[in-house]
Amino acid sequence: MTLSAAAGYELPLLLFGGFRAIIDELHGELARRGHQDMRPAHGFAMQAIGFRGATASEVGRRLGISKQAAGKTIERLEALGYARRAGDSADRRRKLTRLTPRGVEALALSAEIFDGIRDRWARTLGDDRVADLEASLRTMVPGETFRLDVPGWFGAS
Amino acid sequence: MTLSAAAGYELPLLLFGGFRAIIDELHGELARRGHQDMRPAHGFAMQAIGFRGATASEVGRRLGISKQAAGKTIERLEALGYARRAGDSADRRRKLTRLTPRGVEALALSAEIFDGIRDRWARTLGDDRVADLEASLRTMVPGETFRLDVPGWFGAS
DNA sequence: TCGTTAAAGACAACTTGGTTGTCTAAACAG
DNA sequence: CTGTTTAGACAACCAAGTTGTCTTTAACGA
Repeated sequence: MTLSAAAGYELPLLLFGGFRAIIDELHGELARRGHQDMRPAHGFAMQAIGFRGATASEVGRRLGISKQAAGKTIERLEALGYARRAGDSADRRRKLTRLTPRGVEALALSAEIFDGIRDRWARTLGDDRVADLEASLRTMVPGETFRLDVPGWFGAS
Repeated sequence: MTLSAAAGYELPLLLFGGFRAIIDELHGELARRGHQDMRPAHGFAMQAIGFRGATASEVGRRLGISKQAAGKTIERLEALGYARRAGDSADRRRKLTRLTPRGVEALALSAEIFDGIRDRWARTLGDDRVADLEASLRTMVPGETFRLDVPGWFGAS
């Protein structure tokens, strides 16, 4: 059709490659700083919990997964020491999940590492090209909420 | 630290958002054109099989997953009518997996749709900005092979 | 040539992390 | 007070990875 410089299939590969490179670098650094057991999904789930805490249903809605799946992930986070559940006295159906100090630390550390990675990209590419890349993607990417249903989305039938 | 315009955590979110938007558009279009049952993972696996065919072990190596996992995916592809396995007379251990005509069609259609999506990005952003985006990512993304271990990579402990 | 090594595929058991469906308890609105 | 909605839990199921073991077959070296 169009005489494009690049084959169309390269673009998604490059986008995913960039994502994966950043996330891998993040988790390499997290592991080096005492968070060996954190997985990519955990960071996103903790982000959804936030510093103010959330219920499993809220987390599920924020991440685009069922409340059951969110509950499982929270269970996992609890087992790893990143979150803790406690009853809500005002609404006795709810169980508010809060980040533990370790969870808060991991989240803060992640933000710091992400900034560092972006700095490195800016040093290599130039700050304007990174900003341009971000601007282009902001134009083309519709939603802004991150969906955690990656495994199911990618592979499920 | 640095007075960057964007928070560092946005960059991976935007990259993944772009990837997901493209893949979702691809599969929406594939579904509209008779490939309702194809999942993102299937396309990558079929790409790994290629037009000349491959064994499960080869597919596993190309996708960075175990031969057992590759075998499972091939089984799935076979059940969906996209691939077919046949013995190899020269090496009786091997079982060469080949794409069926339907599989070849899906792969060709995917390439066409990817080109169309890139064209649309180029119309919106300008061809130079898309090319720049690709160039930036080519600089920053290390490997070139696509790893299919997305579910495990993302979520496994 | 023979015996060891390596490779391909199959099978089983397990783990993660999704899904849907069902159930109970609690809140809330009429 | 009653009916609806919501939170959470539990169970069954599925997809797709993993490791480990096994058989068959090929390749290769002494």
